[in-house]
Amino acid sequence: MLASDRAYEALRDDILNWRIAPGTALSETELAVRLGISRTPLRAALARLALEGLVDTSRGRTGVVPDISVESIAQQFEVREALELQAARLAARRRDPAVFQELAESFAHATETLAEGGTEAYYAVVARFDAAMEDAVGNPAMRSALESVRIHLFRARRLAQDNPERLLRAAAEHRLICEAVRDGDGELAASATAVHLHGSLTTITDTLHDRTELADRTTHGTEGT
Amino acid sequence: MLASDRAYEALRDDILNWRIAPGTALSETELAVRLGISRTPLRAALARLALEGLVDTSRGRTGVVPDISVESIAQQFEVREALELQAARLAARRRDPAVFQELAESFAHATETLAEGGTEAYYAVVARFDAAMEDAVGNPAMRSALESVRIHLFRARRLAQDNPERLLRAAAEHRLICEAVRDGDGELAASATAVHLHGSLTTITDTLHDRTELADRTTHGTEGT
DNA sequence: CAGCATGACTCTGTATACAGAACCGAAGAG
DNA sequence: CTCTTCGGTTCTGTATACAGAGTCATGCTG
Repeated sequence: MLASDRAYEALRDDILNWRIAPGTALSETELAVRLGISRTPLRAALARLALEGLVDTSRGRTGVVPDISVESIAQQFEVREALELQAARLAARRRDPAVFQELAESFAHATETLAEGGTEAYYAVVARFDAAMEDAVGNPAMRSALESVRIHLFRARRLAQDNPERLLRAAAEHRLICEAVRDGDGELAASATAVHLHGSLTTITDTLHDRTELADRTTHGTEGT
Repeated sequence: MLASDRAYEALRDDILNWRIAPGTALSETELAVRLGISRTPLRAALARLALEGLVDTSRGRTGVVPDISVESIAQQFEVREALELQAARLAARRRDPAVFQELAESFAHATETLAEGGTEAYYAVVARFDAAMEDAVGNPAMRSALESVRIHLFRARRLAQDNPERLLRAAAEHRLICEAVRDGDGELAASATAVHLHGSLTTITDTLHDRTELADRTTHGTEGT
């Protein structure tokens, strides 16, 4: 594999999993030494991340990892809603019913999945769902647009401690989407997707509010205790 | 300005205006010599174009300018429809009425604009419209998503010889969108946008069909005449 | 004459060297 | 004590050199 690709994946993984704190300056020389490559392929990786929005180069020449705000997440969701609803409508038109029948059953067994494999196992089913939707739509442009917005979302999801209750509700929402797509009911699929996204955004927003308050307390409030 | 940025803009301009034929291999060394820079900043420019989809690196290491097909345009429009309809709804919610009132009047005078300034003057108004929509939405993520899909579209539009009748109809469609946004009627704005996109896609598709037939004739059909 | 192998050439991917600019710290003036 | 300025340091942006892989042509063999 190319050194630039390895650097890209390594950095992307670090950013998505919050191993690099927001605001951290991404020094090219330092990162190149750390990853054991020269600056040339590393620059390519940084440029790619910057174009995807995972590195902010707007202020100053040196890139920094952007922070996540309630506002930025809400904006991402406005884009995501547009794309996912359209994808749901198109998928309902072009789907293979058997695929979404199987997925609907998987989501119906979410309780067991969570009990046996935990949140990871559940998210694996969600990943299969996302892939099935993209396949059903069969539109490379739509796929890359969805992946672009999902990258940012993945970062926010890593932050949100999904409680089992929320995940079970999300599973029920996903199940309904699958059934609607299976039946070719595009409008229901779109509506169910809107419902799901609303719940998802609410969960993330609540988590971010908690996180912001916590950060404010540790920053300013210590002298008050 | 940075050499890599100049290279990016120069190449982008060449690709968008069909000065580089689809399928042309983009040799790094050759382009670097032509633009008077070294390969390092040129590679950055090529990588950026590849990520935006203006250069295809999928088959082979060396990038080529992708061709435009009816299918690829239809796929781009599926994404564009999702984004523009959402943008229209959001813009109607957050707009400054005066801005869209002024734009509606500009589109009402499209006949004079076309007579005096030609298609260029008309497209300048459309550019103002696009910018006003993005400003009204006030969502950087939506803006970049829209710009991404509009880049591809710009290339197709360069191909379509817009006849005055189509442009006048498009102006009427734009005018309705502006009035709906001005009045805060998101659903009407979305519907009017859908109508406009349908007309736009139809025009481009027809042009592409003509172009394909022409290419087929010049390639295979000469022995028949 | 056709198919294959071999060799040269070109191209990409990577490393390194260098120049210019920005930033940080310290020292001096007000 | 604070502000400004100057020097050093570090960083990015660019150019160039080099190695490996792929490709094309040519010559040889069957």
